[in-house]
Amino acid sequence: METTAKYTPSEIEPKWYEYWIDRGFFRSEPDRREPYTIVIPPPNVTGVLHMGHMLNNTIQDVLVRRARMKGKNACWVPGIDHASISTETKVVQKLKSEGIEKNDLTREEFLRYAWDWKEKYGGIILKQLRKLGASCDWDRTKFTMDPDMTEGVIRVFVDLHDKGKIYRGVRMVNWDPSSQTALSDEEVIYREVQSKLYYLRYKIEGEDGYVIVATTRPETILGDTALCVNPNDPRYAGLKGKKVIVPLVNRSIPVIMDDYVDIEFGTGALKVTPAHDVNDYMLGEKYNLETIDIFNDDGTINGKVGLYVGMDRFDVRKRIETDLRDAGLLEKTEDYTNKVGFSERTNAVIEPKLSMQWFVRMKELAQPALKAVMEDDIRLLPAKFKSTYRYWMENVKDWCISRQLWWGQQIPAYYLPQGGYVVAETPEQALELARQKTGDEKLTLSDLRQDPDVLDTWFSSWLWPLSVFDGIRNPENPEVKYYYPTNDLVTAPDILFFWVARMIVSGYEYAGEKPFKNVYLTGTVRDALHRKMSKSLGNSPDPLDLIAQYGADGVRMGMLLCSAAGNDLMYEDSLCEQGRNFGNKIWNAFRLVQSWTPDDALAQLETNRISVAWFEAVLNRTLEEVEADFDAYRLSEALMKLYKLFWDEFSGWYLELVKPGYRQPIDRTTYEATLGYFEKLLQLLHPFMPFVTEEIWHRIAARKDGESIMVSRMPEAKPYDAKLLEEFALVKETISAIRSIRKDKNIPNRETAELLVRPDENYHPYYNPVLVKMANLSDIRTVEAKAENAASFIVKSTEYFVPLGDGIDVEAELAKLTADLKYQEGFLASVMKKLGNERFVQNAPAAVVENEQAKKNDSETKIKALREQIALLEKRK
RNA sequence: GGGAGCUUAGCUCAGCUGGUUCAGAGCGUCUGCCUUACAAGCAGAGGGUCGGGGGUUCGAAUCCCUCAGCUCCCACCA
Repeated sequence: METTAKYTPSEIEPKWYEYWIDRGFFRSEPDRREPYTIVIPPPNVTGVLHMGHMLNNTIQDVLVRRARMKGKNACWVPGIDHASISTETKVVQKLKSEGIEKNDLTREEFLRYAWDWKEKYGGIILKQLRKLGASCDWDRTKFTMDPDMTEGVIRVFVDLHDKGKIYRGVRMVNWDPSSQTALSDEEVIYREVQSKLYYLRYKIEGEDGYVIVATTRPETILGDTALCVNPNDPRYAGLKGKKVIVPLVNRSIPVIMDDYVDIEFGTGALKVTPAHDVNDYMLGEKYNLETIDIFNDDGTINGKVGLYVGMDRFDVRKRIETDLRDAGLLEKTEDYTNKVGFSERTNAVIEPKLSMQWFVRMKELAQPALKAVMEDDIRLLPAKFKSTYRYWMENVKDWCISRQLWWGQQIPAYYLPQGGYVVAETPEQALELARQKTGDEKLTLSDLRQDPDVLDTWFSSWLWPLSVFDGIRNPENPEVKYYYPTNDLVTAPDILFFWVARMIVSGYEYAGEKPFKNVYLTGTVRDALHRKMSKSLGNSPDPLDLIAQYGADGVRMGMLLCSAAGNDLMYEDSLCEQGRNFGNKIWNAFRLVQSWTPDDALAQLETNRISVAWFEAVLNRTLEEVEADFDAYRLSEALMKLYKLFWDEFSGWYLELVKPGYRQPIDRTTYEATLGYFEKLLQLLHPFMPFVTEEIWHRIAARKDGESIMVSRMPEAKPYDAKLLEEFALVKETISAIRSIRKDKNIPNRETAELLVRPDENYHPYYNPVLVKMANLSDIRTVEAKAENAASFIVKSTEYFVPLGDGIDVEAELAKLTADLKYQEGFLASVMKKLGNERFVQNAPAAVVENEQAKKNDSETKIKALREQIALLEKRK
C-alpha cells in the first residue's frame, strides 16, 4: 500500500489474516504458561453473521488477543451448534421446495439430506468471523454433533438416567404444531395479541337456563369435560351437583366448584379442557375429569368428537363462531388482549399438549450452580443479572429434553417387546441390559426399538466448555485439565437460562468445577430508533458490507466505543466512521514519523527532552488506568482512553511539539523515543484494531519473519512523574489561551505570536522551551511598556500578555477582566465560608480541608494578578 | 401480578467506597482555517437547575423515601 493520506483497510486486512494463520499464531497447545481460555458461544449451523455476533465476537477477540500479548497461552475454541429444530425446519423447507415431503422419507434418508445440507451451507458464519479478524484456534473447531461430542452427550444422558435425574412421563408440554415437537418452557415466547373473548351459552341440563362462559378459545369446547365455578360465588350456588351441555357438541359435563376460578374474570364461569390448558389439566387431575385430546399433532382437529374433523385450529375458531351464533349459543364477543405463546424457532402458536416426554430433574442439580453465582465464584457482568439468575435457579422446573425430531442426538432408550425400556450408551449394551432385565437370553438387537425422539439442542451445548476438550469421555485428559475451567464467557443475556445456567449446572456435575470464571453479558444491538435489529424490519446492516466499507478495524472499534457490558448498543454508521477515521489518524501519524530523518550529530532540543519526558508520564498513567478498566471489564472505557491517548496526547500534543521543520532532521534520542512510543501505542491498540496496528508495526521497523505484533509483549505500566503531568497541564492551558486570542484577534497562523509573561511561583522554567514553539516569549519586566496594548490572560496565577499594537479595545478588555474578578471573588467567598464552617473543618477528611485551603490560596493569587492587570489597563485609559 | 434495572448536554453514555475543577467524554452542532502527517483533518465556541418532590449530612448526580416515565425478565387469569 502506498503511503497516501487515505488509509485503505481492504488493501491490507486479508494479507495479515493469512499471515497469522500461516504462522499458526492462533493455535494453542497446553504448555507451561498460564492458560487463558474462551469457548465461543457456538452459532447455529444455519446462521449467518449478524450485528449481535459482530459485537459479541469482537469482545471475545479483544480479550483473547490481550491475554495472548500478556504472555498467556490463549485459546479461543470455535464451533457450531447443530440447532436441532431450526436446522430441521430449514431442511424440511428446502426439501419441500424440491417437491420432497419429510413424511415420505425414512429417518436415514432424511438425515442424509440434513448432513449434506450441513456440509454445503453450514458454518458460513465461522468463515465470516475470519473477516472480522477473530483469532480462534480453527484447528479446534467443534460441531455439537461430532462423533465424540455425541458420545459425550449420550454418556451424560445414561449417567443422569442411572442416577435417577432423568425420567420419562406424561406431562403437559409446549407443543409446536408446525415442527410437531415438544419444546422446553424457555423456547416459548409470549407476546400480546389482539383477540376476542367469546361468551358461550352452556345449557343447564334439565332446566331452561344457561350458564355463560367466557373463553378466548371457543374451538376447544370440543374437549370440554367440566364447567368450573368458584364455590364462593353466590351467582352460581344453585349449580352445585348439576350438569351442563357443551354447545354444539351436546355433551353433558359436570359442574365442579373450585376457588381457582376468579370470580371477577368474565362471567366467573370457566370451561375446563384438561387436554389443552395447563390449569385445566390440574383441575382435571384434582377432580378426576376425562381428558379429550381434540388435536392432531399438526394442530388440525382429530376425529374424536366428529365435528370439524381435519380443519386447522384457527379455521375452526372462525367457523365455530358462526356456527355458535347460528345456533343461538353465542351471547356476545368482546375485544380482548391476551398473551399467546409462540415457538421461538418456528413462530407457530404453541399448543399446550399432554404427551409422553423425557425430563431432567433440575432442582437438586441446580444447587451448586446457584451457590457459585451467588458467592461470586462465577462473576456475572454486569452483576445486576445475579438477582434474575437467582430467581430462576430457585424456581427451576424440570427440563423437557425430548424433541420429536430427527436431526439431533437420538435418545438412547430402547423399548422391549415385553414392555418397559432400558437406557444404554450403545445398542449392544442395551441388549445386554435387556437380557438381564427380562431374563430372556433369546432377545436380539432387532427386538429392541430405540426411542425415535432426539435430544434438545441445549442438551449438547450445556456440555460445551467440557466437551470441546473431551472432558466428558476422558475427564482426566491433559487438555481438559489444562484449559478447564475457562476464563471468560461472552454471550447475550437472552440465553442466560437456556445455556449459561445449564453449563454451570453440568460443569459442577461433570467436572466438579465451574465452567468459566466470568460471564460477560453483552447488550442487544439496536438501530438508532432503539428497535431490535431484525430481518423483517430490514434495519440490520450486513456486517460484511460494513467491513468492506470501513474495514474490520473500523467496525470493531466503532462497535466497542459505546457498549458497556449489559448495555444495548444503538448502532449507527457514524460509529464505524469514527473507527475508520481513527485508523486513518494512526496511518497519518505514521506517515509523519516515517518522513523524519534522524541525525546523530544533532543535540536534543530542550523542548524535545521535556516533551519526551511528559509523554512517558502520560503513557504510563493511561496504562495504569486501562489496566484497571480491563480488570473491571470496562472495555469501552479502556478503548476510549487509548483513543484519546493516541489522538489528543500523542498526535495533538506530543508529535506537534517534537516535529521538526519541513525537511529538517530530528535528533536521534527524540526519534528513537518517538518510535518506541508509537510501537507501544500500536501494541495497546492491537487487541481492538488488529490489522492496522500489524501493518504499521511492520512498516515502522524491520521485523524478522514471525515478529508479529500479535505475539509481542504488551507494555506494562511503570511509575510516572505526576508532578510533571500537573505542570504540563499549565503549559497546555497557556497554549490554548494563546490560540484563543489569536483566533479572536485574527492573528494569522503563519505569524509567530509575541507573548509576555510575568513569572511567579507557578511559572516553571521549562515552560519557555515548550512555549517558544508557539510564541516568541519574553519576560514582561524587560518590556513592560508593551503590555499596555495587550490581550491578557492568567494561567493559575501567572499573568500573560499578547501585545497587539494599538488594536486593542481597552473598554472590552477591562470589562472581561472585571467580570473575571467578580466571579473569582465570589468563588473565594464560598471557599472561605466553607473553611469558616467549624463542622466542615471538624468532620471532613484532612485531605478535603487541605484542598479547600489550596483553592483559597490559588484564588487569592489569581485575584491579585487580575487586579494588577486591571490597574495596568486603567493606566492606559 | 411479581422482580430487576434505567431516567445526567441534541444523540450515545461515563461519573466505581457521598468531598478538589460553579458537572465529564465521544459523536453531532456552530465559527474560522485546504497551516507541506492527516478536511476521514486542525483550532476555537456554544450546550445540562444531573426525571419531579422530600429527607439524611458540614457537604448529594452519588445514600434513603416518594411520585412520574421508560426498558427487560419471570408468572397458569380463562
